[in-house]
Amino acid sequence: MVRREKLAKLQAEGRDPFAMVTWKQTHHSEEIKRKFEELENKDVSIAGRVMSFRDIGKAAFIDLQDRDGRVQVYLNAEGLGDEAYAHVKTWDLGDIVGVEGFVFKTRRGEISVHAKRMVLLTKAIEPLPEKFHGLKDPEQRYRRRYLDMVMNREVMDTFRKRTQVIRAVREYLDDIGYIEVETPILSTIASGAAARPFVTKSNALNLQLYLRIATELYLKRCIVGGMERVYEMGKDFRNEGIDIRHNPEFTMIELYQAYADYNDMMELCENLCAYAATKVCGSTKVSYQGTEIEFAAPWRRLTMVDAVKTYGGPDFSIVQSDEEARELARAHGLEEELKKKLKDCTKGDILNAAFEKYAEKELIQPTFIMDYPTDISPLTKQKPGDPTMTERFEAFVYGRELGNAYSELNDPIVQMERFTQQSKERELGDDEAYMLDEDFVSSLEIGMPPTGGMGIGIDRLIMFLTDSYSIRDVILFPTMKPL
RNA sequence: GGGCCGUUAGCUCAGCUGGUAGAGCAGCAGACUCUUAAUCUGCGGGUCGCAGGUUCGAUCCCUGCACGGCUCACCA
Repeated sequence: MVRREKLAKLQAEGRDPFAMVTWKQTHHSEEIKRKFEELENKDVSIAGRVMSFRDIGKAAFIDLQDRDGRVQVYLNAEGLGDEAYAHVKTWDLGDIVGVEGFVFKTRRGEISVHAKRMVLLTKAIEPLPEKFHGLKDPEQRYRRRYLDMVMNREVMDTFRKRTQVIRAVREYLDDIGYIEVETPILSTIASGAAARPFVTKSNALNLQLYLRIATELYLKRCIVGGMERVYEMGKDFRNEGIDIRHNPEFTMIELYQAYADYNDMMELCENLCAYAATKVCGSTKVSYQGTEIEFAAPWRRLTMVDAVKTYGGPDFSIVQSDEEARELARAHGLEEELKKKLKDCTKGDILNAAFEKYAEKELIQPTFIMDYPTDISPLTKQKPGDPTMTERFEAFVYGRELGNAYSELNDPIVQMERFTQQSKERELGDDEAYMLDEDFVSSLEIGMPPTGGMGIGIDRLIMFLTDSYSIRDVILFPTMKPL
């Protein structure tokens, strides 16, 4: 282990790099290049990681990488002194160093810093991956994200954009009077969505607790309390499969607005996404996996029934009964799409299955699919005049669900009936049926104004705005099995 | 959970019909005062993911396991 020996030698000589505490960073790499005219021949003090070292004898060039990028450092014995120059030559790729010197342009025209003083700030005792091909192994990139960030700079860009997206969303909502809150992650009831929860235990209370799968029921309590416009952006946890667009812990925003309905939520959704796209990408047009996506409002609006018909499925508008719907399911080979046995399925279940089979994949440009069956929407207000359907929409982009919203059910009696129905589903073996939250129903008894609510998968929005193929590419440390 | 694929030096990858391994970069020693995947000379570096099996002999063929990728299922 050569590097450990070098470290020991440095320590023996009283120049332990791990004893360094601060370094004055007056400039960053890209700034020096951007402001060359004003900085030429001026002194700067920079710091970063040595990414390459081109030693040509009595002079050498270093590529120094900092937060923003890289800048070349030129060093020779005249600039540093013979002893210091010889010392710097013992440093390794990956070491973190501080450089003081003046800005100049090499004969080849590269803006560089001519070193007058160099200090080893931290020793890298393990070598970096190969300088040209970098770190490619996806497993190593996810497990050792720090190495991925050092070697693959586009990763850094993605995560900086992630922050910008989150900031843009907050900015937009704060500006129109929303209040950001924090609600419990640990709870005795995991409800508000159809998903299996993670289970944990409180020692103090000797109690089984769940990690939240949604923030919905707490945020609606805030509406009951009179906040009028409220949101929470944070992690939800769902104990489900892991794939290209699902991670067990993921970032969701849920927002609720009193005196609004799902039409208002559609406008908010399209405006919010367009705002974030403009802020982060400079345009409402975004290229995703080679396809141009236009986020500008208004987005296409289509009912679920019309979507199924449009994309080659059966016409559910003329279906009167569950039995008729089951006939259609048999005729169109939808049995495989259904989660339950066909005889237990309602018209709503079958419509949803037909939508997933025929329409979902086709919804590339941002589209609101409106009016979901009541059976699969237990927290949603029914459509006036049609109790089998609700005022709910989901937003689809590139065939993927981006958000879900509805006119919130605020009738406590009906809400209780819906929970009772969910409990029956649970008894039938559906362990993703909604858990009953009695205190939430109690809050509705106090009175929740008519309210529109929406949830948007923040990771997925970030995927679209950073052209990331997998959700793991927008989560710094995705869930992995231990080795 | 099913299917397909992958796992060889620190990294990126070769390795034929089975005969216990190679390259580039990185590292080490040296040369070089404008290089930028610097160049040139020389040198060192491996539990071939793990465990079994077949075979005179396994990185290679077979089985199981682990981890990962893609995909299907599942997933507001």
